[in-house]
Amino acid sequence: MLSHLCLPIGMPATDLGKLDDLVKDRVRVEKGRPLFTLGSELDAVYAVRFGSLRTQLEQSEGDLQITGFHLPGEIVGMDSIGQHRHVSSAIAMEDSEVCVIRIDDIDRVGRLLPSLQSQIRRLMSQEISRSQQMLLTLGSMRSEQRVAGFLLNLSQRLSTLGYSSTEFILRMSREEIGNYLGLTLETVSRLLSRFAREGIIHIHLREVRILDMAALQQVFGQEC
Amino acid sequence: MLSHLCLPIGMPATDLGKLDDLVKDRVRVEKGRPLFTLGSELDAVYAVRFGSLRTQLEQSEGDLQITGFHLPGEIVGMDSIGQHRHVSSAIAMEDSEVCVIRIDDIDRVGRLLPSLQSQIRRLMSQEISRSQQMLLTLGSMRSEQRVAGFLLNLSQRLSTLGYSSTEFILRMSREEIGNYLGLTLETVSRLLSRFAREGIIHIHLREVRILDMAALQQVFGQEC
DNA sequence: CGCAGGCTTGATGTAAGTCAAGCTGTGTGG
DNA sequence: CCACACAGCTTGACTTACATCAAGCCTGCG
Repeated sequence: MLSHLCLPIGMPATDLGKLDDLVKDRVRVEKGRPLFTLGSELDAVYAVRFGSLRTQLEQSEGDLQITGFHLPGEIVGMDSIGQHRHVSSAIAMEDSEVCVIRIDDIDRVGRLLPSLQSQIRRLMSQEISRSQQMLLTLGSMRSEQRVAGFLLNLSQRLSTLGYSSTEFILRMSREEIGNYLGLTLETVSRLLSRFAREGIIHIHLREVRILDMAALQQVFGQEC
Repeated sequence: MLSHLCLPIGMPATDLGKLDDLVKDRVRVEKGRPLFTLGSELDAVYAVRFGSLRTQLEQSEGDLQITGFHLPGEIVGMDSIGQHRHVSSAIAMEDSEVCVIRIDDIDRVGRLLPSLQSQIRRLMSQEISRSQQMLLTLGSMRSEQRVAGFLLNLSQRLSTLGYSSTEFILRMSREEIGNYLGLTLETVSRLLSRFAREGIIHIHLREVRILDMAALQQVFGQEC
């Protein structure tokens, strides 16, 4: 595993060494505590080393939208670069550790290592693409497609990290899933129960086992 | 206006001169024609010089999500940097012209002008933030809030470009607006009619006049 | 053991979608 | 120059997917 290097997945090995320069500090965040909050000052982005976080936008008066769940190897905070203050909050869903990547250091190291700049661009571009994929989900998919897509996406990312793609623990509550997917917690619960009744998955609280990946993909991809 | 320079709004004037290096080509795109399409090869992003474009994701079989409407001074194509191929399509909504900004040139000029790199990061970060704001819209706002927010957003951007913030022409159809906002064209039409009936706006086909900006903001911001 | 928070399940309500008809403005060919 | 056609828009009647409200049930923890 590369995770000891605190690096985003997919960075070419040739550049790995120099990147250690970027990571000076690590920070631990306890379950439920924020890594940063809306409006706080910003000078860094963070690579998740272990654990998991959620990021969320906060609108006036309790209106809240979860914009992502972040697993090890993923970068948090790229929506606020170039602002003076964070435009979102990040909260640990379990005890976690992140590597601090200071913006100033990106510039400094980037001068010596031009390919770093393009790597950063690539990661930011992926984040744009990821959000836009979510727009498609929220804008034009039905509830069952959203939940199926959510499970498939988690499965795929966990498998990239070396975990099982068919058996895992949800780190987030039904309410958090619902908020992320633009649904209520009841709808999420009902759909998970239905998938289980149909033999597509097995679910007990936060333990998930995918029994029929193809069926799940079919639910996700189905027209109408 | 800065638009002759083909530059994104908000770039500090000190760097403007060097940036001309970045822009070698301009391309015209006729109304309805694509600037690029899903899967086509990529080596550049584009700054809109005049006209307007929409960007869209295309899922299997006619399932399509419009992810943005782009006015002069805005950058199109940042979701695909670092991929070899475009992950979305961009289509002109009227006869338009864009400036071509080659990725290679960003690297080349960026080496001489380090602040360019951070400017690019800032623009990409804004794009992430913009998409995530849309997630909040699609995930947790009601139809009337979405439409009100859409009008306010357009108004604000047009005013930044030096146009009237209260009187403008929609470049997109009801269907395109609906797709973008996760609504049907009928719902969009009904809400525009309702806002007109309530004296908040005047609308006739694609001509919009905002009569009561405060009321529109109230609809947008209202709790529940 | 008992409580609290998270989850499930059912009954009912409603916002927005679907289907359908008619209208309006624009462009085209006789 | 008129009329006809067509695409885009509006409006109404009806349907439906998901939300809301409300019980009751686990299960992990103090």
